[in-house]
Amino acid sequence: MTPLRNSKQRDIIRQALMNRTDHPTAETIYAELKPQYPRLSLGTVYRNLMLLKNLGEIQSIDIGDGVTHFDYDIFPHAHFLCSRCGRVSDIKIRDIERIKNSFSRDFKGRITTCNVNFIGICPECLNEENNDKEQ
Amino acid sequence: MTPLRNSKQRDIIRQALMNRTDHPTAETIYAELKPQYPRLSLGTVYRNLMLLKNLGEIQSIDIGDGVTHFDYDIFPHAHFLCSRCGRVSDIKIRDIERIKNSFSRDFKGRITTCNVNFIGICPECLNEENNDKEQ
DNA sequence: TTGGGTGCAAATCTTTTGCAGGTGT
DNA sequence: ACACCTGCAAAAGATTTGCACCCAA
Repeated sequence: MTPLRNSKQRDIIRQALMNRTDHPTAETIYAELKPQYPRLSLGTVYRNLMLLKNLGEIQSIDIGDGVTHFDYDIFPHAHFLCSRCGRVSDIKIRDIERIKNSFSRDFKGRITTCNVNFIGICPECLNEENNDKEQ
Repeated sequence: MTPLRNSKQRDIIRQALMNRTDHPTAETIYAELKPQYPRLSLGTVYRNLMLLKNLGEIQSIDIGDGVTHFDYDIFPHAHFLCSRCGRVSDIKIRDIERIKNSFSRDFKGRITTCNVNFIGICPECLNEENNDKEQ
């Protein structure tokens, strides 16, 4: 359809996302790349992340902290947001595909995406909270 | 803790949310109430929705359309976003509690919320799309 | 009376977009 | 050359917040 061209910017943005196990926001990726590529603009980061998402190369995560996170791993899996430190991490759940299928079966519309998100306190932050109380 | 007071505004906002089966945004609730309560301000709607959420009376839904939806029903259930018409609707899934529990069992942190969101095309919009093609 | 609640408007924050110039094909 | 792509900055949208006044307890 649209004849897609190569672009250096798209390559480095894709690469930046691939090299991360956390789930950075557009702003985070921009901040990481900016020192090495001073001409890079935030708009370009947003545009390319959106493009990669539409191509199905990456997925976006809206988990309720007001910013969109991105994930290079498009295999179905869940995410966890720590409401204390703000980190987003992967959750291995093998049920997701089954959840999606069991719902799709009865649904007269079309399902394209199934997101499973957990919110809570991560183990590290929970430890710190307990330590705080003991003081 | 905080000595909560009664407020007419909070009452009508809560009531507005109770009376809806869809999942309005702050802006939607504001628009609905404004004609009858011309002095109501959007900031008050946001403040009270946040308050009610923190009290556990309502839940918020961030499903990826860039706005926060609100739901008076706090019983665990899933949501569906139609990416064509933008409507958010309830999905009855009895698995959610089980998903949450099965994950909580092995997790060393604390889980407060489990959100399951589907995105796709609703039956109505799918029909329209098919009709469009036939033209 | 006292401190939470509200209205109003400005500020903040994230994301999108218009445009002129750059670049892959 | 012909679009697509980028940088830059402004704009758009959603949500938050400061402040003076209001009102429930």
